[in-house]
Amino acid sequence: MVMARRSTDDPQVPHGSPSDGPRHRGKTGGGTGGGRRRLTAEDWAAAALAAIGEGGLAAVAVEPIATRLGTTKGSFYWHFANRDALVDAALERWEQLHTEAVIRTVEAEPDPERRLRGLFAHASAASAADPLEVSLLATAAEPRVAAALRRVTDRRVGYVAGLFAALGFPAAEARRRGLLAYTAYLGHTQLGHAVPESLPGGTDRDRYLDSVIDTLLCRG
Amino acid sequence: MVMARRSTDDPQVPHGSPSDGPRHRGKTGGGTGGGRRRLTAEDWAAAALAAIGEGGLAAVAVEPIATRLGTTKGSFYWHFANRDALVDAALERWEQLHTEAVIRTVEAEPDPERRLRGLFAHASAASAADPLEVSLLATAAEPRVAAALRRVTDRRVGYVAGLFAALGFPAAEARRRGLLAYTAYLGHTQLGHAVPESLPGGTDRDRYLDSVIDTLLCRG
DNA sequence: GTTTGACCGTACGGTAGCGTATGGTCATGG
DNA sequence: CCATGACCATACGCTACCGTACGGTCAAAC
Repeated sequence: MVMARRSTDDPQVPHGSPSDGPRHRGKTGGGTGGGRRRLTAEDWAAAALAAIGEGGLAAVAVEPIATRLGTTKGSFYWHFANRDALVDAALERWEQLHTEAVIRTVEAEPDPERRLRGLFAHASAASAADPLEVSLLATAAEPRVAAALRRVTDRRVGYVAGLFAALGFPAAEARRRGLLAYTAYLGHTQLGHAVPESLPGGTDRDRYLDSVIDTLLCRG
Repeated sequence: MVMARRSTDDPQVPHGSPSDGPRHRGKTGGGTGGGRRRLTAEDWAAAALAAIGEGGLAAVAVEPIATRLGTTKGSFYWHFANRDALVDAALERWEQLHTEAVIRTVEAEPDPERRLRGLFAHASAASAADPLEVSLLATAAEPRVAAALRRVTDRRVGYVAGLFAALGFPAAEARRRGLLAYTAYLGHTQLGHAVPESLPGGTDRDRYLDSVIDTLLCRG
């Protein structure tokens, strides 16, 4: 009948700010940099997100992640009530880092067509290195994953459709092209991760991306 | 030191033909139709493929599948050496059923543009019902899955690029558009499975597909 | 300098799945 | 009518992981 001493339900953060003071140990301090510091819930969430990228949602396993963090389950069950709470934290982290942050960056560019090209370039480069989204798409059966996917998809498709609208397409057509662009991005990510040699590499890569955008902007 | 009595390495089929005579039990026969018949390796492979669709590669677990087939592990380890052999069989089955068979069907249509539209319509409908490909894409880390994906991708992209070439596009441009079309298909599959409400439904669906093909065929 | 509380280590029991061993059943062939 | 072999059931040991219980440690508060 003993519950976890701190659950993630109360949204306040343990210390003052994220990635706070180290609270390092006395004698074991001074390692090579990844040394023995006390962990925060955010450290666990980041590690869980990395694990999703490498092995899918099934890789969010407490004991292996604890090993990778150089700690034990005792730490985990202090910060989280159970494995599900860790999954929730990882998903929330993903929503913030991989959608809002990217849109903020792209918004710095004033010209809509350059925003679109910049977004494609960024997305193409980022997705090639990180199989995270592929893993998440594959776990849409999990309700919490599905909810996060729905929010992220709405936000992204809406943003891209807005770009096409800003480029002069009527609303319905802008929505269609935005959806086509986003599905092409998703498929591109899949291929880049599963069969990278099927995608144009080297100098062909930029030419291919330009050609895709030209096709998507083509008025016929 | 005892190995499996029949491994899948010898490619011959137990009985004369696939889905052969029932060899039903004596007293327990006469069930409702899914009754107690002896199983073949193909039955196991089909069940494993269904399991991949529902729960990813991790769902290819001997005991749960045995339960679903109404049998036990004892049957499985008669037909297969181990779990890996079952995965191989399922992948081989997927390659045959979800690529070659579809292309054969589409090839019946003489006009290339109608072939393209028919292929899109078929793929869009089939993928909405079956999350199988999503699961497979997410497991590209497994070498055997990656190999199957490479073969299937090459075949499909090559076929679609051939359609664009037949429609008059020069080879390099046909390849680019074929790749774009295939990535759009993959992304469409993802969305249809993860966030179905983000895709046009009802009567908008056909309009959307037409619009996508128009965009892909647009000469600009 | 003791106390407190945040944080971690470790031992334990439970479950799911893999693979093995071995015996049971039934149809066919002699 | 028994022997053979294809096919299945069951019990077993092994490993990985979940979640719990509880004791240990260290820094700050007093």
